[in-house]
Amino acid sequence: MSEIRKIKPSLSKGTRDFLPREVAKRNFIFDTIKSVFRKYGFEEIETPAIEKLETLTGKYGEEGDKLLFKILNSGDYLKDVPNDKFQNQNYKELTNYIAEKGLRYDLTVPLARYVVMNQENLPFPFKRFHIGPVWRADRPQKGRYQEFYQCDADVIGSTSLLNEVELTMIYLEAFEKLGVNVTIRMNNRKLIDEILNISGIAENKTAVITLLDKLDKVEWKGEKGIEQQLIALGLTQSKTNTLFDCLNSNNYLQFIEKSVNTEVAKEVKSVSQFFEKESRVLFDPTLMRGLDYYTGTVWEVRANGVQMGSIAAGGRYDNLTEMFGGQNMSGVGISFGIERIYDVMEELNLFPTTISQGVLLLFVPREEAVEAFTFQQVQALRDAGIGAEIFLGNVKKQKQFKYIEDKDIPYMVEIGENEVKSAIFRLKNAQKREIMGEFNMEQLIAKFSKTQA
RNA sequence: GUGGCUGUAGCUCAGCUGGUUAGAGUAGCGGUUUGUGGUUCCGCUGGUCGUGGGUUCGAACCCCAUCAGCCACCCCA
Repeated sequence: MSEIRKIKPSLSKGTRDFLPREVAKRNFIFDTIKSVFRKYGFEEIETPAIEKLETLTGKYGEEGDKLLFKILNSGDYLKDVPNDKFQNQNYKELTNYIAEKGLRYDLTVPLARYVVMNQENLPFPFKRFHIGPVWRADRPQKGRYQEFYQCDADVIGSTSLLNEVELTMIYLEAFEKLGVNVTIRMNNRKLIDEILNISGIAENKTAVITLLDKLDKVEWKGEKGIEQQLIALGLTQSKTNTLFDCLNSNNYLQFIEKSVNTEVAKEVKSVSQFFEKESRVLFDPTLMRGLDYYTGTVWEVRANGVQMGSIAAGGRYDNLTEMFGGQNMSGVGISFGIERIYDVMEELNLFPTTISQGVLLLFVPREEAVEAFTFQQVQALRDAGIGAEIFLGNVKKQKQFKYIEDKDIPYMVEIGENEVKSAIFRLKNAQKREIMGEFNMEQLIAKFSKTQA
């Protein structure tokens, strides 16, 4: 260290520190979702945060490329740049010379790379889940960060639509376990294409879909506003009428069977039949997610009772592994929006009151003379597999109780001279502020062995 | 990337049309008191008013830039 300057500590834009309490809550969400993934046969993988830029660029469209974090080459990163590249001042071209690595933008493109590279060693269909941070140079907003976690489960190499059913079940089960009341909307990209065909719309398809995607946005003034935009785009009134008739048909599924190409109808029906009596799963023709990416089923999950966008989403994509020269394998996957799920659970007060962090008891020595004895008691509990801690801080009662509350420790035992003599301990429920009774060590171990298990 | 709002103690906020030494609550630290105790009271610490420039005799306050947060758009695998 050549020079030590005092710098005001601050974080890079769109990143956060997490307090122990927050990490515990986040882990509660992760662990809950993981347990469901595992139950359905998904295995966890990891990939590097850093990928070669060539792996990442061009996969996310032009917008996505702009949001990629690029890593400057090490050493003299200017030495191989031809002079004319400076003069042109074309930043995209210059990037090729000064950066060859980047931070991953999502977990799906790395998955495609992973599958192509490791296919000889993977079981197929490959069912994996992956939880980890990804980075986007987006402008931050509430619930939108530059570093955030994704939590994905995907099936690669199976076209069976039972995968769709399974993944929907995972959504239902995971959100049920988390206590979040959700509505899952599903649609199929092929259906959108069919509806456009029926309406006689052959041109500007993406533009039309993009507009339809904004149906629920206030700024676009709903159906009326969108209709005007569509006509401005060159559509005839009769075409837009047919289009909205399709989208608004009372019995959507019945409509599919009657009007749409039987192949597509069969496909949708084969999934929807499993959820006929499930009110949390809706088929919604206006769901238009992942325009130039998804090729079949799409999901979008919203939490009921809160003002918040989608908290989870997914879909089927047919062409991803092709980009890495692998044989084409269909993939289908779902993703949980952890940051938003956290916010929803916080807002609705859905986290368990005490999220166990392992320690059940806090032993507080009343004076230095009894610390060694206290430590022995704590150690005896630990030897029995029970999480316990000795408090070695400020002797003020206030500080002790603050500590126990901050760390959500459920029980406390205070050790004084009396306890050293008698080896009988008064157990106190720290939350309820009640004395639970007196126990010797053997009884304490018996009591908490059960609780812990 | 475009447009807008905001930034004062760790946190929540006062601070008058520009006026001298920037306040409170809470948290932190120390003490006091209280029946094995989470109470009471007292004191102390803590601020380059986001940062840098400008206008002015004088700036937390006005102007410009910049950083960060938030909101809308774009986008969101």
